[in-house]
Amino acid sequence: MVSKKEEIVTVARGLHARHGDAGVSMRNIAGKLGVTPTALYRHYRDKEAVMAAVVAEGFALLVEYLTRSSTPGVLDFMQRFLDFALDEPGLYDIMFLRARRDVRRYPEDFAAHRSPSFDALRTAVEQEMRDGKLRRDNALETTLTIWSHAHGLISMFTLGRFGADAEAFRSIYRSSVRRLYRGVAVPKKRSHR
Amino acid sequence: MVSKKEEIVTVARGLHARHGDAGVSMRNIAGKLGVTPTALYRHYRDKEAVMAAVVAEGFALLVEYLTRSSTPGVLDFMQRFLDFALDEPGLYDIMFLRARRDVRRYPEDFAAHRSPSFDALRTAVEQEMRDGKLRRDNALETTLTIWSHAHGLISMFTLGRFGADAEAFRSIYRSSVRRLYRGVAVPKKRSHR
DNA sequence: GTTTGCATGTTAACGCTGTTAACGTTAACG
DNA sequence: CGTTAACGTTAACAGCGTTAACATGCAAAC
Repeated sequence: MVSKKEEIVTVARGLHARHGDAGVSMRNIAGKLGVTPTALYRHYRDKEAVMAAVVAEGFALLVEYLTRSSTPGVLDFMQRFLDFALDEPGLYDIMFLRARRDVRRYPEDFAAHRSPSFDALRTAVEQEMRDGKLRRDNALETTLTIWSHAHGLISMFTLGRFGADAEAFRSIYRSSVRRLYRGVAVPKKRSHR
Repeated sequence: MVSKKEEIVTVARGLHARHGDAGVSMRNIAGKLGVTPTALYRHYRDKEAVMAAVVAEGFALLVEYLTRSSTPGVLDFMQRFLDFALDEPGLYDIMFLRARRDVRRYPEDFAAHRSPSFDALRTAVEQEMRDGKLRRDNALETTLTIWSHAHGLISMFTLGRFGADAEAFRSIYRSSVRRLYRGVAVPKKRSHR
């Protein structure tokens, strides 16, 4: 037996999954639940509170995606992150493309490990720095750079800037990540060592 | 003497500049013009058409920003792009953070030089590849990588993920761009040459 | 066993949104 | 002088989030 609150976010998630867009209203949710819109306000303060609950579920799912890898390398995480975005465009939209009142802020919240998803990537980054795969650098900032690049591409895709061909986009994404790895500049001669 | 159509987009831009957000309605625009909302429909098919006109003005302004540099290097363009985003968060929002019906699509439209702003950056990229500053690589894709990274960061900022301190963000942005330049991976030994 | 109280719902309404249909006014032109 | 186009109006509809006031049923308390 699930609580009413959970039922509401489940329905809200479902509606979002469909027409990804903002086309999910209190009246929609209530309708699907066979209830009048105002009943929802017994359980959530306002619409944004419902969305916050959906976002929380979204992040839980994202973490599940990210930790699904047996080999949790950074490149693997990038792949899983893309999988999540393509599987759940509606969720991605409200999680990363809309202003909310409870967003985690860089750097405080991320430095303090208040974002499990960011932390998963960051841990992998730190590991690969130790392993000599990634340059030794500020791990927090490096994670941000990697995440931003991925988010930039993905958000452009979900806004329709790459057409609808997800496979084509996957390939663009992969090669762009590789480019970030290697850098766009011509490497300077290494002085010594 | 400006046309009614121009007056409308000017007012719409102004409203957007204020509370950046979606808080610009047909009724707002009409009110500022001293006219009833329905009058706007003489000049534009619907709200999205008004927005499209605002977006067009936005891109013109962006190109102006980008070409304001005396030394149109890639790093310079990144700087100007950030300036534009910080000066015009409302414009940035509707230009890059919302789905529209007339978006340029990658790669077709960009390969065909239908985006003056993208092209400005791309030209700089090509130049720096010739100058031996950037790696010789696919210029279109490289430009996309660079743009995506910048857009990812900026969109996070405009959605409040970095607090409100623009100066702090500027510094994060700059160092992240540098990281993209140099690459995050440990460079492989160059085989010869 | 009645009563109290809480959880949960409803109806009616307010003010906001984009948008339409139908109707009016004004100026220009042949 | 009559026609036409440009421009604007009023009234209305359907949708939105949200509030206030009112109902109901069930569980615990006296």
